[in-house]
Amino acid sequence: MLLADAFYQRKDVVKIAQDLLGKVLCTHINGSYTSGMITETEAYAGITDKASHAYGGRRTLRNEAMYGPAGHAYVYLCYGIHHLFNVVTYGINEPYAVLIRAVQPLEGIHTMLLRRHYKVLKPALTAGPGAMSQALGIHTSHNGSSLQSNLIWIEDRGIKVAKAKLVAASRVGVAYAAADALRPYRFFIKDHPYVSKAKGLALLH
DNA sequence: CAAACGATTTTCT
DNA sequence: GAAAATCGTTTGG
Repeated sequence: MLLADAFYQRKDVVKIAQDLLGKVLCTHINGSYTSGMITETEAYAGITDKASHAYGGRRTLRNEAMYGPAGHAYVYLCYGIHHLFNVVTYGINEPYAVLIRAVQPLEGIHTMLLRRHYKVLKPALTAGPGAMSQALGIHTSHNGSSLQSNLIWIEDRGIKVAKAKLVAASRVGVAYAAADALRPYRFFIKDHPYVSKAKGLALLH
């Protein structure tokens, strides 16, 4: 079933990041349907989180979507090449978000292979935030899009991730964030092949 | 207006 | 393992 707005409107973004593991991210873009089970996420916790684009209440044209309603997409370009997809949570003027970092391909695999110029299926197809977005067809033009739309949405298909399989670690690529870089805000499914190779201290489980 | 820099990935050595 | 690719956003002058 489609995840309702209430799922995204909760205040605890860390909990939402954990809950998103095992959910299914679906897109219907340029006439092609693709989907994948979420295997890796990162939480970005509001204006006090130094690693967040909204740290200190910074509000710009780029991150405006983070200040919008929960259950919408925040997509931005990183390193001039990669389109990174986030889910906005909590409430209006509360810039909380969850970065989706990896999925396991489920449907539309042929389309994903074409988009990524791959010939055979391997984990690198969708393991990593930039790679995942490219495979699913997500683009910065989808910034601000509602997740209740028929363009990008997230379903609960009853997949349960066992507690023992849930790993917390530090976030990736946010060394500039000082102490906040060490917070255990990255979550992924233990031993799952479709998880980014990014290094990050495993902090708890 | 100019300059630096990234919530990354790929390729080359 | 190291470095390049690549460009919009942000920041400083």
